[in-house]
Amino acid sequence: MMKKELAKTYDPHGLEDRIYQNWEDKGYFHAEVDETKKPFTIVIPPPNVTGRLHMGHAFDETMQDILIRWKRMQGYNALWQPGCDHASISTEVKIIDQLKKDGTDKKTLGREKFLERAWAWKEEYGGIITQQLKKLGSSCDWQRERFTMDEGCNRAVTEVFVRMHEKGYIYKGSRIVNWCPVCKTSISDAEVEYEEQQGHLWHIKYPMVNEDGTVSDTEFIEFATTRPETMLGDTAVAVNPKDERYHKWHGRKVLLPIVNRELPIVEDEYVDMEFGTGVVKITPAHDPNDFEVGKRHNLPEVNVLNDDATINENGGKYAGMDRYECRKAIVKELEEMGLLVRIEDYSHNVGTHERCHTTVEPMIKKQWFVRMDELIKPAVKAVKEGEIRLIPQRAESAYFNWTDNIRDWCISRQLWWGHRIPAWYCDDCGEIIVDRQTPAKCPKCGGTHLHQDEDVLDTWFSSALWPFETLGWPDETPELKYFFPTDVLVTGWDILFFWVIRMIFSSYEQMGTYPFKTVLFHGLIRDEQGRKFSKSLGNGVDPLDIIAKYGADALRLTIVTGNDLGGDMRFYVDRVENSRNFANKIWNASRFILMNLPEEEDPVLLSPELPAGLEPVDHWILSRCNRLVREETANLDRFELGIAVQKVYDFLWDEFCDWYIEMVKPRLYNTDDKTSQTAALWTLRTVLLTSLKLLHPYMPFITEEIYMTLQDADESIMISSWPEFRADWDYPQEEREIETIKEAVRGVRNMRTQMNVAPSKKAQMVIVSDKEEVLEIFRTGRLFFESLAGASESSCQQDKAGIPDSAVAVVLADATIYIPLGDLVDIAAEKERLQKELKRLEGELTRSEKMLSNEKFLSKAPADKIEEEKEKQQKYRQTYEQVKERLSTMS
RNA sequence: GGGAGUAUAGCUCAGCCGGGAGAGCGUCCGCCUCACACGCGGGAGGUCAGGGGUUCGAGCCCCCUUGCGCCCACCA
Repeated sequence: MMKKELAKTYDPHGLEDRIYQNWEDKGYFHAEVDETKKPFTIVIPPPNVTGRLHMGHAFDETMQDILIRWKRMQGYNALWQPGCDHASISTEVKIIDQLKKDGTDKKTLGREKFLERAWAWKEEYGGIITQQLKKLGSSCDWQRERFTMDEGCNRAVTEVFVRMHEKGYIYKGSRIVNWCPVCKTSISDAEVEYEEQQGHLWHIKYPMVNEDGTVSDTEFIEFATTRPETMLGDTAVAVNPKDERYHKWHGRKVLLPIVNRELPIVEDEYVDMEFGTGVVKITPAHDPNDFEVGKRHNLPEVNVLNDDATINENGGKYAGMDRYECRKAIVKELEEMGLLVRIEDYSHNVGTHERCHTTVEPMIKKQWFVRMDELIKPAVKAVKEGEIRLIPQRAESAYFNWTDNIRDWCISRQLWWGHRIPAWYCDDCGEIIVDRQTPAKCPKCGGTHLHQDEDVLDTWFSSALWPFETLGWPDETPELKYFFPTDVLVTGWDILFFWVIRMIFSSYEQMGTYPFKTVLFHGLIRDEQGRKFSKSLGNGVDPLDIIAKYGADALRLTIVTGNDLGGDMRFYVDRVENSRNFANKIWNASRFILMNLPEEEDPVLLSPELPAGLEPVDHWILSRCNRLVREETANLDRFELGIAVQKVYDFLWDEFCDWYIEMVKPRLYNTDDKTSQTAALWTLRTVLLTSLKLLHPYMPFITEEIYMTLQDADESIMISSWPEFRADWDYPQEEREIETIKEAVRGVRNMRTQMNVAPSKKAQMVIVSDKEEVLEIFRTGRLFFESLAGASESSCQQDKAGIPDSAVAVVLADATIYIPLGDLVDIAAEKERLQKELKRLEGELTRSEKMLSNEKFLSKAPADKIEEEKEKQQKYRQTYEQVKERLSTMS
């Protein structure tokens, strides 16, 4: 093998792009249907086509890439299906902004020109986010990249719409919807965000109408409202049928002031008798509850608002006025009429549009809806019966809360950018035709004057089809058959209702099966103070800046480390620096190994077989590494990415670098024993390669670079095989032995610091133990023990013969290391040190004795626990006795 | 109003099945030891929010209280 060199510090610049390009060129990301392999599929939550990568994406994509790389290495035919979303409303809003800057608007431009503009915009900004995803290292199959408005997806959307319409799941109806007066479109319930707002509660009274039709000036019905301007659309007042206070007025009417409309008093259970006066004014056209009440009592619906939330012609003299100005004016007029009782400060939740935060206006509109009652049933069943697993499991309560209270989904939007609804209206007879193609004539009357519905579909209507439309549906492609259903969906909590649930029922309805087996939710990335990243706070961190400065590996490691399932994560640069330092650490460990490889190629080093000359310390690290393989895989199986990577991190830094490398140095430098040297090198190389593989899903670039350099072969780590637990690498005995030496080294180091011995000062050490096997461990590990403990030389003996009183003693359970440090030893300090140790051991012994003399513990605790405790106690006792003895000999 | 969380070192967070409190950063001490100062070695620092209970034994299980955000909800 060729001896190569690495730079002194790891520099990700340039290297990452080069490696990524190579992966792409080799086609490693591409997955073809292959019946001999098992598929593993993830579909990307499609980012907005004109969007830019933010931390949320980085979190999301990193988790997916880890899973996909891991499964690919495990031998699965791994497909990570990429693509983008047209993001109907948010893209349209951006284009409208741009038009505004150009001094024009949607209306002036017209639909056709507007769409041209939108597509141009998409072309201009469309590639950016995918380029950015590549910077992160995402191993998506770019050859299969899709777009929610590409030809295939358009067909899928039309097909689903037509089928669901045929089945009666999609209908057009006049119902109360959430209306955004700024975006001038209807929105779904999921798009309404409730915000706490300070407002007022206006207590108002309407006069009763007397039996003879005159208006009473003594009898009034009083109630409270947060929205006085809606009184223009009042068509009743309601009381609870059980409310005896109002029985006397049964059958009477009240007069709606200003408008002078006579309103019936209706009785409805919906009214809460406890609240206020127990009377509610009913405005069926502008309140969802009132709408229901209106339906139950056949009340007229009087719409008083225009689409921009100004008052319409039904508002009489208020027509044309803004809704809030009208509110003021009406309150003023009521006050002048003496009908305003009082004004109370009131804080309440107001529905706003999650895009623009405008207060939404409930309005009755003719819209397209998806009937949810039947569709939602299989989606509920899937999660209840565990066919779809939500991780973490607590997501289920949110899931069921939504499904239990689901209402029909309003899918039409008064926008232009999106999938236009495949419905046509016959101008001659009014027939509605829903079809896959533009109909030539009306099937009912034969008329040819048809016009298509102006509206487009909710963005989420097409995203709901994403897992199968991207694989070719509605065509029965081999890909669809092979890769669907997908395996894991990784996404944030925020789109559980928007997207996850809708994919589940859409897939079940169209495909007869669920779209994925597991949904892995993650939290939000927050700033160092725990705040959300937001434009208005200006606290956003651009993942690309982080990548430019520290490399994608460091960013990825930071994002995934120390994050519990589904939890939020705080992001700060110190953590990235730590990740970068870790990258540099393994870089240098690899550099060290490379430096020590022989000039000439040695087949023993490259062989997978265990070489001759392995020592217990080699067995120890192999065994530790082997254990890591098992734990790592087990944690990935549970999707505990944070825990899994932490284990590799700890292993590599602590056990491999800080212990093993230091332990084998003397053997590497001793050219006399070639066999031992080669065995050490073999172990170094093998363990490093194995752990690099375990690390690769998290830090793909650096692991690839080192792997390639170390292998001197053209085989990428990303297509290498995932390590498996091997029985022949299991050495529990050696693990214990090396632990003994580590304990000894730690003890000596500790003592040296406490005694203030200069690090460079070497000392003679005598290991005393009455156990021959213990001495043997130290004899075998003599070289590295001496090196790590700072011994000039060491010797082993069974008794204390020849050891001076002035020696310092490091007392272990079954051995004592004596260090005659000559005049450096301060006897008083040594005594004090040992007495402290004695006190600690006394404490441990008391605890242990208490436990072991407890009859209930002995009868109830599991046998291995008791055994373990007994061993511990014995160890404490031994150490205790020896420390005591040592103290007594120090006159 | 309902639901599900969370509270552990100065900071950010781990802690699987109940059995001797952990990491990173920060801090203190000593080291530029021929892979790495983006480093090495050693240390200090915690009533595991508070109270009660179950248990031989509780950071972990049960109940109550308090703090903090989160999701859902039509109380006019």
